[in-house]
Amino acid sequence: MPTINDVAKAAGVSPSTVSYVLSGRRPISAETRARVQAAIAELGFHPHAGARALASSKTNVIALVAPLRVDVNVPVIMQFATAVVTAARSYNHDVLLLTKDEGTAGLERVAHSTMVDALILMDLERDDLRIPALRKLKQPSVLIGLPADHTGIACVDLDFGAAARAALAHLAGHGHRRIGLVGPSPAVYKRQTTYADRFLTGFLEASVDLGLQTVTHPCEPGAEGVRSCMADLDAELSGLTALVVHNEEALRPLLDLLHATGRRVPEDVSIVAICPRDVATAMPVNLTSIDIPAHDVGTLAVETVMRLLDGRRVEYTRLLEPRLVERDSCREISASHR
Amino acid sequence: MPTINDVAKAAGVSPSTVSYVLSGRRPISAETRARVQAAIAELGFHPHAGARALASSKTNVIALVAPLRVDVNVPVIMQFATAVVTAARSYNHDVLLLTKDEGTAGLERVAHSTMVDALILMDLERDDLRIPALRKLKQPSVLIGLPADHTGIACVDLDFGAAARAALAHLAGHGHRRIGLVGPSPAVYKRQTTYADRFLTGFLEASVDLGLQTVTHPCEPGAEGVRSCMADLDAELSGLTALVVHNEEALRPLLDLLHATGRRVPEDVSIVAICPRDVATAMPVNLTSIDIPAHDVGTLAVETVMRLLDGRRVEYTRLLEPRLVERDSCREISASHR
DNA sequence: GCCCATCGTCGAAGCGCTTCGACGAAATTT
DNA sequence: AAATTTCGTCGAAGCGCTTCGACGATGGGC
Repeated sequence: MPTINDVAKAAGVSPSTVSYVLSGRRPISAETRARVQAAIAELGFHPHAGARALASSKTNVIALVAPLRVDVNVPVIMQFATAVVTAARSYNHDVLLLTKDEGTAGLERVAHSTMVDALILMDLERDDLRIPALRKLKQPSVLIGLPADHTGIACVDLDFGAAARAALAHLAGHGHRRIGLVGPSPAVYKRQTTYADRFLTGFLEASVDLGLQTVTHPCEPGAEGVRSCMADLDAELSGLTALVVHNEEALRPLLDLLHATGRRVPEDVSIVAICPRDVATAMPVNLTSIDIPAHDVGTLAVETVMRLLDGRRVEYTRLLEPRLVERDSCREISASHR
Repeated sequence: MPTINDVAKAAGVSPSTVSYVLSGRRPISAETRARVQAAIAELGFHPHAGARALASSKTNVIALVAPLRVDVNVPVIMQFATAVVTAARSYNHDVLLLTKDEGTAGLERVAHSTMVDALILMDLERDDLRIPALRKLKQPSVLIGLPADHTGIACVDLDFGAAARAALAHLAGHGHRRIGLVGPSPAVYKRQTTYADRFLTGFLEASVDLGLQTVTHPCEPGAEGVRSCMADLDAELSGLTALVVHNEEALRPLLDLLHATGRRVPEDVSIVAICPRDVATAMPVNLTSIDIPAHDVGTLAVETVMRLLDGRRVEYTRLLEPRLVERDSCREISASHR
């Protein structure tokens, strides 16, 4: 492995000059630069990351703390991770992958030992124990999610409250008045994963504002969970004409169930789903949906990290506006049902 | 951030002594050790990763190159990643996440700049361009998969050939003689992802050995893909009594299709699936399946890396034996069908 | 009782890079 | 024409750690 000294010798300059060619922090004449770059290319020189980190106190690595349990939302999480890695690379950074189950210790380890310049965390809970730990680090962090006390920490997420309101507004605009919410699994609520709460709150507020009759229920995974969720919804409010489904995994069994029980979508029941676009379009009925913009959120998180590292100002809470895409699962309610 | 010098002063010893306490590479008296450890704890000292890497030429980081495209097998990939990260942590290593689409450049970057001690690659293609690049690196690497020319590189994977044989043997043992293979999507074959080939080869060999009549077909994603795949299989070989499904995504639509066309599982058609356990058990019929042991494979990959780093011997090709778990989707063929 | 190995510790060198101050030369200002 | 600034480069210090050789103090073997 050639070092910067080897390059310097080959180019007939001092090591510091090579460094300045690399970093561009001081003016270097065009010919010197050319000679240095030629030497770099010829020797195949790559600066030693550790040495660089030691000398500059910058690692060009960011930590991504992801919930790597094999959980409900695996594909969505993957989309976030992909977006983060891709965006980080576009800023010449790499990504160190941490699991959530190391808890607070993982963060502290990588931060204190200066392995990373910044952290991005996913899957935040309402009173996430990692938040106070984060505040003590010298590295900045960005959250994908919106825990209770996030003052002073940058947060990025879809505006799930607005998403719920948009879903209801869309259905109300089609004349629906009796609407059920198929929520995430009880486990998600129990963990107080913040998006579930925010969605539910927005849903309840909007149903009051719009004068709707609504019922909400979490939904256990699997066909059986869907069956009992639907049973509960129907029991609590008869004559449902529309469903909002905030549970990716439930979509498929739900459509199966509706089909099996002779309720046609959208003729008898309209549906708005909150899920990634590709899930919405992979169903037997193309679902009108509000996308979970994992790519945008992940990219934005990285951009925010970079601003923070540059010492630029950031908006501490960025909630992305939901976009509802109309497909084939909603229909103007027929007069008979009004 | 306290340094090793601060610790040394606080404990009244030299920095090298602190280092030896940390590494255990030289004997240190119990009392000195205790004093040093107390100082470390009190100051909250964490060795600077860059400095350490520079001095020791070890980073305690391994690269994981994962196909982060949002692909068919997302949950499986996630399981691999989880296993790798967890196992790496148990050896006190961290994981740097690279995407496959950086191609060969990503590997070279992290290797040449000494960011990682070793690499683990997933989703290998038959003539993967990264293999020759890997050979030039000073860091060892372990592949999850089995490309064509892997001499001198450690490979770990499920023995897909044996899995195919096991599936057919199981069905043959139940009296089935006319069996179809629902394969991965054509895209997977086109990429020459090695497990698809190995499975297919094993399947064809076993069907000869067992004297079976078989047909095979790739299967496009979605209900439509499944429909046309089944149509092709039925057209090419009438009287199919069993299916081997090596396509996780197809399982659900396939069961729907069979149900819709009045072919009962397992009464009319038996099924063996190759998929993660939780997928097999999440279907309307609990499927007899051969597990994709992502956890074991990931863990083994990390163990192999560690052996390599220690300079210990490794087996260069480790193909895990498939385990077929009987559930409810296979049945002894009825006399009328024989 | 002497020699040699082992134990426990220290000091110093060095890993490969960045960055600061310095300095001659060239360009600009006065 | 002198004074000042800017440009382009160099040398050296230092980032925080590991590791090697050295060295006094013990302890065993004979």
